[in-house]
Amino acid sequence: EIDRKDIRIGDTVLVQRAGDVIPEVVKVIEHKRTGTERKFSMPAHCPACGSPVTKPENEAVYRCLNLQCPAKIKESIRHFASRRAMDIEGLGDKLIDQLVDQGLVKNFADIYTLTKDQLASLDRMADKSAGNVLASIQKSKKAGLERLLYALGIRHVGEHTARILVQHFKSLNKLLQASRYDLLDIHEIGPEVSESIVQFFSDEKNRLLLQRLQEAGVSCEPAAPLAADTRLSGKTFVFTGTLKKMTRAEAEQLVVARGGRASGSVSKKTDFVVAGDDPGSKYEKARKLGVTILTEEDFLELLK
DNA sequence: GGCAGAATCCCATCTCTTCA
DNA sequence: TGAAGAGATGGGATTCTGCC
Repeated sequence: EIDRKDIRIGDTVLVQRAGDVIPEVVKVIEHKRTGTERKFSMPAHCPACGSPVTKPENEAVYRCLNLQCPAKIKESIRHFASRRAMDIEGLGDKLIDQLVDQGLVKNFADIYTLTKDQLASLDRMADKSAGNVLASIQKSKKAGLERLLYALGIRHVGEHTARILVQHFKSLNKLLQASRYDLLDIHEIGPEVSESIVQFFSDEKNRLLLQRLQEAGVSCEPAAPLAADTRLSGKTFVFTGTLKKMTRAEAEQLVVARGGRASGSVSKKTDFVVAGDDPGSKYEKARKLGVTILTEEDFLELLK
């Protein structure tokens, strides 16, 4: 995009809101150039740890390969604690920065060894906040295997794939023993994903990490009885707009708990689009494709 | 090889909670 | 009580996978 629009460091650019939120650079205002603007080139070394960065052929993203890179450790913990993963409320950016910078947390398992005194000694933290964070950490132990798998940050394993893996293997131990071929047998898992999963679990450090999490009391069992309610089995839902009685995440959970599937994008295979207030482009796409559109009330009625 | 679909990333702005 | 941090929000763009 930078090359295509010839955007240089120091340029003045025209920005517009694409969709509702996203700032999009439309073009460079060339007559504002002074001649001091510089071309951007991708750094050859990681700005956080100085290790060389690499970009595999056929991939788009440059990566730092240093496993001990502090920036990578922080990001992995951010992901681990995020709402859709282990949902550790109160463990946000600033707190993670402090925990990693002070050496209190070097990996996910260290989160579960934190004490109230350690937390309360940090900036903008006191007894109340430290207690809240600790309670949230305790609560996260019951998040269940699906969320844990997603939280680990295995490449190509998002929420959907984590769910598929749990439905297929039913336990962490069985997944740990799975071969590349076992994984390839599963619908929606291809060579890239299976390779990534096998690589992650064959790494001794990762196995040790999982062992420490288990010792800390983190549940490695599926969160809910699997497929107890299958009324929405085979049905795909997409949510758009703002719902009144629940968040979209909660609505998606209701679908999944009934054996259905919640997706982010509308396609011909979508069965229902549930439209809240101010629905976006997904609503229009659903209309064009002839997908059934439900109001929030219709959706709640359907759940009954 | 091409296409469809899924997953992920992007970030301004607001509200709420808690600290100092 | 002001300041600061966390969390919630949401659709387009991009990337990547899986399937035909």
